[in-house]
Amino acid sequence: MKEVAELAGVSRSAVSRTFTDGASVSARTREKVEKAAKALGYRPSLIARSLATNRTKLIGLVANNFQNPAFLDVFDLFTSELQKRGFRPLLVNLSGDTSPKKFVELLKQYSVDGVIVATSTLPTSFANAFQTAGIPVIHTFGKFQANANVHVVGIDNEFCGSMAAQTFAERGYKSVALLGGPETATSTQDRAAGFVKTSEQLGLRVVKTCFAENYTYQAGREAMHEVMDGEDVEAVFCGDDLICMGAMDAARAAGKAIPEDIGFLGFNDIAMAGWDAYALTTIRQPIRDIIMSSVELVVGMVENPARSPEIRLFPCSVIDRGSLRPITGN
Amino acid sequence: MKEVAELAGVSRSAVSRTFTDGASVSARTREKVEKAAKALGYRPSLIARSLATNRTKLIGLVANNFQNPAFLDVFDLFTSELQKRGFRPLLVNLSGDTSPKKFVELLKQYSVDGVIVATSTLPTSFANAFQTAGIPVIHTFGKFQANANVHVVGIDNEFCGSMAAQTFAERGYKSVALLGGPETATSTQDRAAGFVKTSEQLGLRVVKTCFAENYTYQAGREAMHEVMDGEDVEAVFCGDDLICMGAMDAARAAGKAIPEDIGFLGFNDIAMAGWDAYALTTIRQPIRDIIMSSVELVVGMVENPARSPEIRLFPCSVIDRGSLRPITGN
DNA sequence: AGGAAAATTGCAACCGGTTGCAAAAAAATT
DNA sequence: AATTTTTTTGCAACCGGTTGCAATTTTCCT
Repeated sequence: MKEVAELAGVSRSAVSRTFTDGASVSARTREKVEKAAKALGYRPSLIARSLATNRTKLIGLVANNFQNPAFLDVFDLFTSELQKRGFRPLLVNLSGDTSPKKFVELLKQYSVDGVIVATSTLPTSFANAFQTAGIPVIHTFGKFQANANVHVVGIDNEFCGSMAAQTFAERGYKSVALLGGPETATSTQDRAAGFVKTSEQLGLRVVKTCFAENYTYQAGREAMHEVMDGEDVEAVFCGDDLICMGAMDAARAAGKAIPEDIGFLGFNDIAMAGWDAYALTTIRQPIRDIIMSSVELVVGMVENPARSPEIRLFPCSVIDRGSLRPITGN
Repeated sequence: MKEVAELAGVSRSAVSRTFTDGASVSARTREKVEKAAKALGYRPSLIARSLATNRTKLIGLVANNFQNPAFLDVFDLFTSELQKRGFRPLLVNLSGDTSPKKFVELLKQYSVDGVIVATSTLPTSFANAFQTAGIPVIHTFGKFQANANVHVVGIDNEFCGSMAAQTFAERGYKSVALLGGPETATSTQDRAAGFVKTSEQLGLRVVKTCFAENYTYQAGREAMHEVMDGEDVEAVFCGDDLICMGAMDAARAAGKAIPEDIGFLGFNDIAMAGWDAYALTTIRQPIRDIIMSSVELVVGMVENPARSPEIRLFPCSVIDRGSLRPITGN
């Protein structure tokens, strides 16, 4: 930097200012500095800038579900959106270890400007910990609460559960089952609640309620055995497409035809749901919107940390493929 | 830091030294400092440290294939392995824009300690650009060359192509086709070369050679129409599982049974290859080994940048499921 | 042209650590 | 006990930028 300043015949401040937007520099000075900078191949060091400004342009993404294809979209969008805005993503892989303390410390040491906690399988206290530590945080896919003290971007899981019941009712199903994701996830609980409640209202019998151990094909497959073990069910609402596909294969392996003998309704609408071999009817969660909104929000918070906690919910919709029978005329 | 020093009754150097391992501090001083630090909730700022040491403990991961499930493993392992070693991952999403200049600048500004370029769809010059810029770089999934001047970790694509031909020959296939990934990818070219060469040697006829536009189900599906358009083929070697699954569904839609009417051999062994609906026989690329090795190598380079370029290749193996007919006695 | 207002510039302090060097203290040796 | 060797410690400079403030220059008015 000093060299650039000398070559351009100006002070270091001038150099700094040409590379800081919004700073006051005359056109002539800027030109001189830019020429000198180019000649010397100079770029300001973001590290040094961070130290001085106390801003790093780094946003942490905390996730614990690295094996679900749904997260491909998350990673893709998160990185490209941040990039577009001049920020950078710092990934934190939470698999296994979920004590907030350690990670709060970590992200604090790296002085990230903000954090997106993208998970529905962790207690809300996890995201809150960042808040308490003074780090702007968005809880994406999180549980929203009226007395929120943290930004939440996601969907109304309870309503989605209702939607599933509604979908079943429209197609004339009478006895149905729930095959949720991990039971401890708030999203699972909320969806289950909505599903059961609305099923009752619509006169559906929820014959069975099971939960897969995690969001995997294998877990879905195994849990499906439990569903099939007992009274017959006409349709199953799954907590995740991956789980659903495992369940479908378990059903097929048991000789059942889809949707003739048993129907399936998934959740998320991952790419594979559209594949011929599954043609899964599923509730689509607008992941793109959710991530874009989260990024926008976290960047907004960096600029104005005092912004009061906001809840942003996006609508889900049923994507009709072939794993449920068609809507009955009634 | 100053406060901690005062509270502990020592100099700032002493504080710095207690938090730098390998530094010379007496047990008494360390204790005093640690007590004071705890009382004040102090942690050294990594930013400031980076500025002083010129080391950031940040490793860049440059990728351009965020939609392939194979990359879930990459992200998972990359982040968790780095984490384990006290480094942090900085993701760079290359989708679309592939001019090296910009990204070299970017990573230089962030002063990453090293970069892993994980892609086979970019020219080797891309990875080299980092090298020239003085940034330690590993080209993962890259093309290896005898006169390498950059570290490469991956597989022997040409040999894998041969392996595919071998696999077809063992099962008595006579006329086969190649349905590769994007034609410009070095991995595609190498696999094609190996496949064609060994096919000839073994007396197989390569009836058709096509390339999918990108690594997606849809592209595979479309490209398969081209393969089926013309002389009959008994088996298809696909450049990627995703492409292969699309191709399989196109074949099924055309009324062909797998493996009775047509056989498929995939590449990568992604999770979905094991799903009942596809039961794909595929060549497994040991992604875990490749990533772990890349991480180890890049961290090694940070410690000793002069390390001379190394090529690390891992063996692939055929995972036999149900999309090819069984090995003939012969 | 002269003066006021606005824009630009440089100075110097600061962000929060690290580290070479020399002095001081502790340990080892004779 | 005196001397030498080793270990610990603090000083002060440095990493590479930013920024409040006052001085200077430019622009605008009358």
